[in-house]
Amino acid sequence: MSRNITQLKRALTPEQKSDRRDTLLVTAKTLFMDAGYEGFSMGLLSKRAGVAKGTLYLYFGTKEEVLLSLYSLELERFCSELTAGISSVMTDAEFISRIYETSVSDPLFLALHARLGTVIEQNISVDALIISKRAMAKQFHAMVNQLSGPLNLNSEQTLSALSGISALLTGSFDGASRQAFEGENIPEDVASFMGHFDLKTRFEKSAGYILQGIRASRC
Amino acid sequence: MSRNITQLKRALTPEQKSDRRDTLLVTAKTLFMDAGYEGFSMGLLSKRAGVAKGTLYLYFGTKEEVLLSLYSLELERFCSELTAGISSVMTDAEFISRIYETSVSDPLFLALHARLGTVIEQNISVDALIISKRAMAKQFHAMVNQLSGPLNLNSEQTLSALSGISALLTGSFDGASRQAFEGENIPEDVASFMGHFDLKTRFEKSAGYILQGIRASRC
DNA sequence: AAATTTAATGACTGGCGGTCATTTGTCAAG
DNA sequence: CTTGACAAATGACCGCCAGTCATTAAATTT
Repeated sequence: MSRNITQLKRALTPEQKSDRRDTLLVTAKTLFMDAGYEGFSMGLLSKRAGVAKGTLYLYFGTKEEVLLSLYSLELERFCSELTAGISSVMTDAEFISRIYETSVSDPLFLALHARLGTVIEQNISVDALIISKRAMAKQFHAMVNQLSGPLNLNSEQTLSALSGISALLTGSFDGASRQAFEGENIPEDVASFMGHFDLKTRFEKSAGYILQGIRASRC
Repeated sequence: MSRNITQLKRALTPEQKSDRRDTLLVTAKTLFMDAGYEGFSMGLLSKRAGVAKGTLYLYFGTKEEVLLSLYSLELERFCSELTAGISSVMTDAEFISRIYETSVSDPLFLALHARLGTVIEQNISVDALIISKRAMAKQFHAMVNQLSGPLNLNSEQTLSALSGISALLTGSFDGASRQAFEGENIPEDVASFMGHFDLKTRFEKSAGYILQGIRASRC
């Protein structure tokens, strides 16, 4: 008879394997929080999870597949947090502020989102990519369904808005991701220039214009 | 007396060192074109340039400093190509199309631009970062000066537009950078979803809204 | 010609992602 | 209860990487 995974030293059934994969992802998240993207390694993950390095590769094809799976979870979290308890109507400003707050409320989300295409997906098998894209599509459609009403836009417009805003998030985070130097003395001219690349203001400003533009093209 | 660098086996004067650094960057560009971002390594660069690996580190602090220097050159190229021969007035659509064409006309630009903050600048000394940011500021101000007239926007508006558009470029490129699988058979639903993340359409659409929004906030 | 300076070298290190022959936990058959 | 089959788990191992530094030698100065 099949016992609980925690009592076994091996995962045998598909359910047990799935459970083990999930717990590996939970550990991976704690590692990512402590070490950041650059400090995340399979060696550290295997130590922290208490398994051999080879074991990780039974559950994930590459390191990036771990991170992509982490991103899928983050996107789910983002989607449900974004759509939880929204009222039936919503101003653009409310919506954008909500997107921003939901994005930054878990530090993993933007760190992964901003590296999705250029880094993470560069080392992913086609099969894993298809699974991931399908999961993303599901989340996007869920958001479209839940948001198009409150935003008073049709589905196509809502998807277009989300697409633009998603790109903007990536770009705004990228510009702000080399955080400025605790205590380092930055010359005034450089500091002033870098001030134009603050995540929140840069994102919210352009996001507002995008929504406004989509709204104007309604007719 | 100081001779030409090509006749010497060593760079002694500051000018000779600067020349050698420049030729290393030229070689680095050819390597990047052949190998791409992921395939770019200091070992390959040293081989192709005909110098020892240690020599590279006399001219660049890290691999990312090579790439950041490459990006600076690309940004210069972008800036001058973007502003070369523009007429005194310009529609938003013309401007945006010009930005797009100038971006894609050299394959290095977007590949580096989209990884600038999240990857490249993560392994750069503060000193090198300050130099780079100052160079970027110079290019941005040059673009603002040359474009605000033709766009009929004030300086602040133009800078704001460039900032938003820059973020949008990063995000749009990221979403399209896992190019789709020569010959791989992608399921219809996934292919259709990924169709929403085409670089050109995604960029131009939102960029248009941003300009439009900035124009509307003129008064 | 000798001494000085310092650019250039490349063997070396530690750590990485990823592999695979071997070990061993688990279950089912006799 | 024993035996055999299966496959999950292991960790030593591989090749590659970024980056270092004691040593070498090219150029200039004395």
